[in-house]
Amino acid sequence: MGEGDGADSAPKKPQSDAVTAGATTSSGDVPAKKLARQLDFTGFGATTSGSVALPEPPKPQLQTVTVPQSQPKPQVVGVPVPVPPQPPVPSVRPVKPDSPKSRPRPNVDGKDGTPKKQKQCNCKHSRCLKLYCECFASGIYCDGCNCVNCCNNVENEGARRDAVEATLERNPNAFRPKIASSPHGPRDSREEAGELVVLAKHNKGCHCKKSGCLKKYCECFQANILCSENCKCIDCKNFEGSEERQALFHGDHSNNMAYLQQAANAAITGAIGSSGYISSPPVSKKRKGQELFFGQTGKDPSAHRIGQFPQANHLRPPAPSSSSVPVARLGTAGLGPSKFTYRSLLADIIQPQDLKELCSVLVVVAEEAAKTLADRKNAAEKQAEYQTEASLATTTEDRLQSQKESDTQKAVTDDCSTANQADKISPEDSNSDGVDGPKGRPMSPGTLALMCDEQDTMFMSAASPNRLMGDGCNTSSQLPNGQGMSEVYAEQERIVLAKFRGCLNMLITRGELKEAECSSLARSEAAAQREQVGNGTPNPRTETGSQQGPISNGVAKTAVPPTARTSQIVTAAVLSPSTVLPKPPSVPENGGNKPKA
DNA sequence: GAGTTTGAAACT
DNA sequence: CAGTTTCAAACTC
Repeated sequence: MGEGDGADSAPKKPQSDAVTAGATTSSGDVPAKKLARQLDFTGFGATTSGSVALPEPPKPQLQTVTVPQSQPKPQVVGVPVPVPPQPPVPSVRPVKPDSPKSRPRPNVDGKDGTPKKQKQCNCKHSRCLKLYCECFASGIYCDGCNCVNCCNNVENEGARRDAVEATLERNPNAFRPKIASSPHGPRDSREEAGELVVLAKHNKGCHCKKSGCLKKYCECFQANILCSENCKCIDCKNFEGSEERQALFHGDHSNNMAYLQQAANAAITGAIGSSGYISSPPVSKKRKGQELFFGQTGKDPSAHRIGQFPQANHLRPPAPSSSSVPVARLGTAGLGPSKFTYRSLLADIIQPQDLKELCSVLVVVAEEAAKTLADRKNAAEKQAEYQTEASLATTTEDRLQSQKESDTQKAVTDDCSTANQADKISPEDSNSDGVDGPKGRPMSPGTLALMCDEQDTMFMSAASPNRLMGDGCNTSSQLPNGQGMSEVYAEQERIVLAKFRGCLNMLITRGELKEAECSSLARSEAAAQREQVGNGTPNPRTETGSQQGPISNGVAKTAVPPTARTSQIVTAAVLSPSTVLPKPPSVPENGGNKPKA
């Protein structure tokens, strides 16, 4: 590798020139795609081809600095728009946010924690016009870098443009984020340090051979994501359940880079558990990939760490993501690298039936509120009218009644939109058919919406296509004059929301508790594990499930209770927000979602 | 800080 | 498309 390079001189560097030159050449006919191609990284993973994304020249105003979320990790949808010598954008880089490459060092640089400026490349031969250059790859101009002969700047816009085109020609997605993020993507550096980021996936996948995908050489690892079926790495250890990986992340050492690195090295060389690593010394060195074919399962202790197969092999387990993956790690085959999902701490706490129950409770509350208020109001009106004309009083009442009814319908209509918030509980759309509430009873839109949800939940399975457009939200009904009830609705909503809030608070509390439990458990387990390793104790992992870490998806398996309890919680919460949390039962649990071996 | 290793990008 | 070379970052000493 580094040999002939002579990294120094510029003997051969046809390429750099090629870039420009080539570009020129190609540009000869570039008419079509002028440089004006816009980068539309927006779609993030989704849109892959379509418009070619091309780092547009520095249009100052153009930079799409994405969402200044406070999160350190730019979730961007960046745009390789060459941002002119840009002042380091605080936390969000305009581009290729996820490019593993660009990410890590840039700003945060854990080293001293000092927020660092963007990032500075050190290119010498590429003139910063190739993807080798992080700046270029990120779509930004070099600014304050240590590069030599840099052309990635305003002064050389022309060359740069050509280079961009050339690059795009080779790979239209060159400037797109490499990591397909997900809603659960990385969120903050802390999580990054730990492990959590799991859902994201490298679009192209890595091709690591020696790093075990546990070093920053690996784009996946660098991006803090697990290797996926897109990867073609060999001897991958960056998958869920990987002890090596866990060793890297867990433990109080999470913050200690040195420790992490050490752990990584150990893992790579086989020092850390894992199958038969021990047997074959540094097997590595030689292993040219082929050696590791899994022959496996076998018992051949001498078999070289088969632990991991080339990704290609673990091409995913048919098994759905993670969940019950029993981790017999040997079979990564069955496990697949990654593909597991992050589970919310509340995952086990909230059950479908709980939602149902919650909805029911809220509906009841709403009904009662409505009834009370309505009665009150009616009474008042009646009284007023009574004095004037007794006979009319009755009519009024009827009228009111019918009014309510019509309002009810209307409610369903206009509220669905607003009431969507209520959906939060159940992501599904609200309503199912026939939802309209009990006739004759005044119900606020919110209530109706709740009921819709309830039904949804209850009859989810029976869902019919109609549902989506179903009457529920549909604008089919009209509202004559809903005036009368508006106050009632308001009051009703207020009450319901208050109750609901109480419930949410309860859940939050629960979540926090669980989190605490999980983390402490994870910590202790990690410590124990470490200790074991340190003692030279036989590898825990040697076999099958035993190794199952206490953690799965970041959720430790504890004696948490989930299930059933929730109902009580929910109900209690709704009924009396101030209620104390029921004590978590010590139910067996499936919390970690990983079966215990 | 120099030298080595690594894997992506570029090239053939 | 596979193999090789080039490159710059990551890593080690």
